[in-house]
Amino acid sequence: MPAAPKDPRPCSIADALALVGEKYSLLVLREVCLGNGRFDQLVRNIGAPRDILATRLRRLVDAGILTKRAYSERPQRFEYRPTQAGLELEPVLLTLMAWGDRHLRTDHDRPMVIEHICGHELQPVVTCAVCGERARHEDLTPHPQAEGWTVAGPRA
Amino acid sequence: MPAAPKDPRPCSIADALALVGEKYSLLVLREVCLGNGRFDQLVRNIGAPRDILATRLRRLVDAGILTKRAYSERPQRFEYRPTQAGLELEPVLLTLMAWGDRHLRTDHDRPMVIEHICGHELQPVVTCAVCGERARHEDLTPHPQAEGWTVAGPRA
DNA sequence: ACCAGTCAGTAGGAAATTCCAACTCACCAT
DNA sequence: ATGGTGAGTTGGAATTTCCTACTGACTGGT
Repeated sequence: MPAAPKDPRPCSIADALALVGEKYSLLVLREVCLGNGRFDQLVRNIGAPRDILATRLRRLVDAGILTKRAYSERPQRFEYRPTQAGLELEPVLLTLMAWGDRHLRTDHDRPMVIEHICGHELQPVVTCAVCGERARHEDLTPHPQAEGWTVAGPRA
Repeated sequence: MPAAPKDPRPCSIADALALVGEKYSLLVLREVCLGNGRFDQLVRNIGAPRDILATRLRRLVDAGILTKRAYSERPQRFEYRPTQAGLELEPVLLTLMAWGDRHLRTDHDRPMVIEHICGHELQPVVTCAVCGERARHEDLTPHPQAEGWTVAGPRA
């Protein structure tokens, strides 16, 4: 990283992506959220090159998104697990999965279905925690707090 | 892309990321959702190299996530806008932003606050569309539908 | 003791991407 | 005629990825 004359506006989306937006990182999170946290499992399930995966894992651990735990001393063996911060990225994965299911598959065979505790298949939607209503594009008004932002009106 | 002996499991998250997971793509979406869809605006606001941005835009248009519209013939000038599919990625951005706000800023100055139509600041949470309850990790049970999946129990 | 196998990586070099500054082309304004 | 803007393209240097093979620590079988 040769200095950063970049990223002209402060943005939590950009900051988040700087951490977890690299190739494979979110797939690592998918796996660890499913409980598949061992190195070779990750290699197999994600299909990432081993060296790249090793780099990603280091970064995610450093960022406090994953922890590395030994599940066996003696043959030293490790397992990566999500921290609280890592678990809180699960909603991103759920939303992304729902989008992929809707837009990337014409047929109706989703590769994975998630059951909610309510007994039904989970259909993830993003809502406002205050009022409980869905967060529709047309119901949102962005208010930039920092310098460097210009926001054109929505203009349907 | 030299063939794909990769991606050992079918997954809508992986598929979605193959489309919008490349560097800058989601930031492009952030901008077009805000109404800032012109090339030089995108360059400035995102801080992406112009050639890379041009490549990303082509891909996103091809994928049906963006459209390219002329807002002026005669000096031919274009504007990129989200399609319906593109707009439906906004929840991903909202969720990611909320995560970044929570975990990447110790101070409490969010670079941008979004107001919901209910009158309060939007606090995006992912809920189950069926029962309306939050989708907590411990309330979810994954059911793989396709080959190639092994899911270890959650093991808190 | 010996051989095979697993896990968690590291090493080295080829291949693909990204980054950057400069350039084009079309048009408008002075 | 000169300068400026918008929307890119071009060429080469710098950075990342990808791939195959290798190591090292250990276990399990015979």
